[in-house]
Amino acid sequence: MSEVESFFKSAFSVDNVIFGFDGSDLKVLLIQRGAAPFKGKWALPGDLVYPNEDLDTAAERVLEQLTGLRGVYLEQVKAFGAVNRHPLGRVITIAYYSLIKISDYSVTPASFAQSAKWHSLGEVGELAFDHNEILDNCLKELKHKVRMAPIGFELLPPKFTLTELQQLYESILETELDKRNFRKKILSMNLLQDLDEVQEGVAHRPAKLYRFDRKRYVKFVAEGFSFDI
Amino acid sequence: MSEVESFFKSAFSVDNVIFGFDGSDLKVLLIQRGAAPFKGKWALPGDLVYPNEDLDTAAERVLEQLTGLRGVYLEQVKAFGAVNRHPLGRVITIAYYSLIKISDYSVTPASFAQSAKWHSLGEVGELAFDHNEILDNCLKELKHKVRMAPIGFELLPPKFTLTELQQLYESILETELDKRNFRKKILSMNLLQDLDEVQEGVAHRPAKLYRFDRKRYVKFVAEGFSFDI
DNA sequence: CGACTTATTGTTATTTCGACACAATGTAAT
DNA sequence: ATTACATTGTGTCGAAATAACAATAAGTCG
Repeated sequence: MSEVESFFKSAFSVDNVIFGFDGSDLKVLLIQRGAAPFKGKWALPGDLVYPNEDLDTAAERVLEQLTGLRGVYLEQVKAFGAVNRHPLGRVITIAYYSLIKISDYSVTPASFAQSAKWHSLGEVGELAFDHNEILDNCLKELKHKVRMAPIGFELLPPKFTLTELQQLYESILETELDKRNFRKKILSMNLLQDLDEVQEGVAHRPAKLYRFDRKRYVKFVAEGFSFDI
Repeated sequence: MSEVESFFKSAFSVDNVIFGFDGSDLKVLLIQRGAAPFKGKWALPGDLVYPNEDLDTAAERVLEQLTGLRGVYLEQVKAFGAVNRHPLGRVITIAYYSLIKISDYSVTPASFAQSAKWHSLGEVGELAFDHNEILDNCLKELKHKVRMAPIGFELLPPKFTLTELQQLYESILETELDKRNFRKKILSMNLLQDLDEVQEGVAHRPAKLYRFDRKRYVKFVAEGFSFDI
């Protein structure tokens, strides 16, 4: 049995759906595979898990190698383990998704030879392996989670306007929201800190800037408050 | 490298949290381990995944070998992959939970030497491996899911009373519900079929029996209805 | 200064939610 | 037959959340 055959007899990997938001579209970061199988195809960034590495650690490593970012929001979704999902052998993969600020992402990661590119969700074609299925599952999970926990802020810069926040939610949920009702609801949660600053360089009335108050959120949760949009 | 060492170099398993309901308590089916490691300790039923076996299939197999049941509700929760979670080597496990009717469960499964026993959730002590953590995660997922989808019926016999249904929800959610409000809400969904039968053999006014109408539920979902308690 | 663009704000009708108590229907015992 | 007992089954009302809806304010640009 060759080295490769032996390794692939039973292996596990992590795959990471990295979401970003460019102000109007929800995007996902994909890499173009440089080697077989599926050479040339777009795929989710992922890697085999090292023998002495926790699953979560492996997911963080993949993310950091590709984006240079550490400490960002990252969550496991589920495992995919169909027998024939990997053409070279039995590999189950654990899917994660993470939320990053596109502005923090450096375009030229040194450690990956593959080209990486942001794709709008509508423009994602056929991916390698079962990655379309993984992406669908992660997106579904994101849609759900973003309504139950204040994770949307992970996709925005530290200072943002209410309109930007609303556009983010509209992109993720793929629905239109009423402006007045949205603002009422968000502001009534008392999770946003009014920075007494306004946008600059816009050709119209500048909007006020807010910041998500994480400390206050933690305190509210301890008191029984639950986020719900 | 011995056979065992080689196998455990990298393996994956499934573990199954099997929930049941005895009319007043939510229970979980545990086995007592007959071999090292953790010999004698209570544990979740689980097994290594065969090389040519899908994850879901493996979970179904574990469930059937222990209970004799097929085609019951079963759902993956997540993977657990801490490096040292298994003392003999690197084994990640995929956790599932399933819902069965205790009355369908045959007490003496042939294929498992270990003794299996229903445990009330309050009486679960320290389990083998990281199984307490897995159980906690599955229970949390069940609590969440049972409010979003009509899966509670999987734990009840085909014919049940509204009081039984309410007690089930109270057990799972660990909270008391108002009788009138609960009945109003459940009945307004039009998912229960009034069987025009009543309980027999009870020493008081017998309650009407209902059945969950799965076909109607599927139809309603197609029309945009969403279950919510 | 006028045209333009986006930000900001409040009211009302409708629906949902939560609290709450008593009469009806059966069995069991005398 | 009557009574005690246990559990089922039902309606209202106030509070709170939700959804629909449009006009004015604050900037920039030419």
